[in-house]
Amino acid sequence: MKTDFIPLDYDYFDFRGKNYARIIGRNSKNQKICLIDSCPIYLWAILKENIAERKIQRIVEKIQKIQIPLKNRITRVEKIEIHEKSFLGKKVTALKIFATNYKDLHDIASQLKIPEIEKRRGYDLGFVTHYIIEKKLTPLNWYEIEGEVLSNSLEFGGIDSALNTDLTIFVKNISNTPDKKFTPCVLAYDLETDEIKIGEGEILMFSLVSNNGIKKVFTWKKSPGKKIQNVEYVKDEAELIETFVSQIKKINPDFLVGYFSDGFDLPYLKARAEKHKIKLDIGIEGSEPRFHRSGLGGITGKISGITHIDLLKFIRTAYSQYMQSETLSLNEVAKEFLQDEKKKFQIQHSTTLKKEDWKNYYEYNLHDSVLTLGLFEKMWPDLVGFSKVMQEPIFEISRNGMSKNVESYLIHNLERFNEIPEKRPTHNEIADRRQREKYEGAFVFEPTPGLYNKIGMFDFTSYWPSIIVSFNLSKSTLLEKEEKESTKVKLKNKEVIFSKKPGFFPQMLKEIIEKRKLFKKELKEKPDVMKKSRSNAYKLLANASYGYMGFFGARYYCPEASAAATSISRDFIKKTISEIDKEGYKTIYSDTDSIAFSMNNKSEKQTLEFLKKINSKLPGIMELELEDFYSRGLWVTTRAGKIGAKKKYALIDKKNKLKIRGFETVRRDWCRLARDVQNKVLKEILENGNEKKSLEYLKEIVKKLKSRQISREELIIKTQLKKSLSEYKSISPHVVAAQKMKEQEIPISEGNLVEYYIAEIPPGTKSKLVREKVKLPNEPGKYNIEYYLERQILPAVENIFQVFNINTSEIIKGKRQMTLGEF
DNA sequence: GGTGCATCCTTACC
DNA sequence: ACAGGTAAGGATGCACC
Repeated sequence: MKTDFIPLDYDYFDFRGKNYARIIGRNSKNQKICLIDSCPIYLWAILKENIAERKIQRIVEKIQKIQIPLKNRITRVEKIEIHEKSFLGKKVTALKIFATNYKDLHDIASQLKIPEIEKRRGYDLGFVTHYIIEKKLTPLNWYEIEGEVLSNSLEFGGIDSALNTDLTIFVKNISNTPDKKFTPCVLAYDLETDEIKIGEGEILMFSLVSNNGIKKVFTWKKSPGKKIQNVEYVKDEAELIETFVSQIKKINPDFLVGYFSDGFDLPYLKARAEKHKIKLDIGIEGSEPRFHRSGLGGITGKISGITHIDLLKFIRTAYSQYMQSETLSLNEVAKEFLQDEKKKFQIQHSTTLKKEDWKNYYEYNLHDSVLTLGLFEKMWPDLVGFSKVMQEPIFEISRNGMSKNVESYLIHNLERFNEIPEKRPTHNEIADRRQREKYEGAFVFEPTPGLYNKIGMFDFTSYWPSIIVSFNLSKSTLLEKEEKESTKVKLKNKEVIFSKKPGFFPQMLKEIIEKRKLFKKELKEKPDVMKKSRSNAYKLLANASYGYMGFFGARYYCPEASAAATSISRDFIKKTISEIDKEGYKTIYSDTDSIAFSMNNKSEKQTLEFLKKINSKLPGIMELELEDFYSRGLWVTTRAGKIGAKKKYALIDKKNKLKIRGFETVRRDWCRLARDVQNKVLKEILENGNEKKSLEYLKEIVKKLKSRQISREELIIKTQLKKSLSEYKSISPHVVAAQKMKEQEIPISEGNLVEYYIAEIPPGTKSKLVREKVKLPNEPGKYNIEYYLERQILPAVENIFQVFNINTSEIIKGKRQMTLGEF
């Protein structure tokens, strides 16, 4: 039979010693389909140079005989082909050695220790990646599938009758078809429990919200009174878990989506199901979720046939750097992307809940799933986009970090360059790489503090990638010695040389840049938060390719290329700065790829002409563009003294929109009051061009603070606990706060934000340390006026007023009457 | 017991 | 361990007087 098909999720199984791919997807009639397919399994043995043909034949014969006895079968080499390939840009002769089972490739590779074999490659990609490369059945694209429908067939051990699908097809042929619209069936879920530690407490309720009309809470905790809409009751926790299983089976979604569900919801469900001896058999063939460790102490939960997505992970890698939110809590993220928030409800242990609270609890639970679904729908275009670009299933790309994504992109595009894939570094190699000395990074210009009028700002588009592409920097283009037209780059204590002949890495990077350009254009035409994030996600991917080469875990690790890129970046930015100054502008500041300069009475038109002139001289795809024109900008000194602070400035554009970088205002570890005061001061100064109004405002705030009119909420300091308490060498205030939380049995762990305030201590107590004055928000106490004046407000505004030669310290500390009269 | 520099630590910028 | 380096700045740690 024939059907169209869009692949969503990939897995594989063994049958009689052979591997089969199992691909779950849909057709345009919205049937859920499982494909069963096989593909050639092989690895590469790269031969040393200049080996005689007869010798090669003898090697082939020798390898052909390899047999390895395994537990219940014997694996052997099926056939061998000789190919002319490319490895790291060099022409090589390589043996393509075919085997029965992907898992055997490692064993076969270890049997290939023959002197004529230089390298063994291509056995560490993972079956799914290998399959996608071989069969070119890439995720989220449409295909025409021809094959045999398995219907109560005995093939593959009767697999089809066990599968919860509409069709199971044994593939005969795959062909491409044009793209069609596709809307997956998406189900968001959320659990409410009495404990947050997995295995402790009980599941009180769960909510399910789908994109096809399901919107329900299931609970065994009855609230007395009349029936509540959307809420269904069951007998007890066991029946609740059974209901979860039956609902998932019935709805049979393509995507089951949670928020932090890898770390909480799914493992919690599993633990409670085990407790009740209930099978959590929601997988397509009746399997239970499988959990894998995924570095950073993280866990991933995989459900076969249903793509389980933990949105938090995708947000972290794809958007977080760009977002305004200071934490990635569902509440803040929903506010930013959906302009919606969690329902207000104070979570407490179910035994202390009052009758009337339950209704709110249900609504709270339901709304979490509503938000999760909403976020998924917003992110869907990017999940698809990433999946198509990286050619890996959504399950992986939603969890992988940027380096893995860069690598996936490379691996899946090697064939176009006839390249054999490089292997992953070994543990020893990783250890060595981590020992490496840091290479010198980008250039940062030391600004002269002051308030400037009329500012222009240029920046290089995709600076790192454009350098890598334009100068052809990569592992495969790194040369031992000079050749015709090669590029020589001077580093600190050595010289590195790169070939002129385009390498596969720079060429692929060029394609990402083009994609990003397109998104940026769309964003400019009609801006919204999501488009902004999308454009940024591709920028991150492009930028990560630079970081990727310097990353110790990379297959195509090449610190020489990274170091060359930064060296070239420093040359170009410095050269551009001097050209800008020579033209009659005055550079105020520059960081890595951007330059802010005083317009010095030149017009915007003139400036754009000048920009064109610079661009005409830039090599390759390098490009300088106008970031914006600003009406005013402020740079301050460092806290310590006279020099201008880097990475700290505030700009205002012609529409009075602020752009603040580095100041305490944008740092989440400063109290709200200090941040707001600084923000207001900056705003007034940039809007008015002088400090008069903001000085009055400051005095008012100081007065309020001194007379204890400031609410505690505004004085809370939030700091992230980055490691476990015992690992801290230095006991800082936030560590003390975390210790207090432990004592009070408030849950706190690595990664959480710790909140505290600085309180007065009993008079007479001698103490210089801030940590001795730490109190948790729930602890009664008076805020420490001196601390907040001298260590929060003063440092936040001192350098700003310094620009106008005003000594804020005097105003704040009380010598003020002598200088300013009133107050 | 105070001073001042080194170190730890978090967060930001690009 | 899960992209890189550069930088500010608070608080503690500790040698030293």
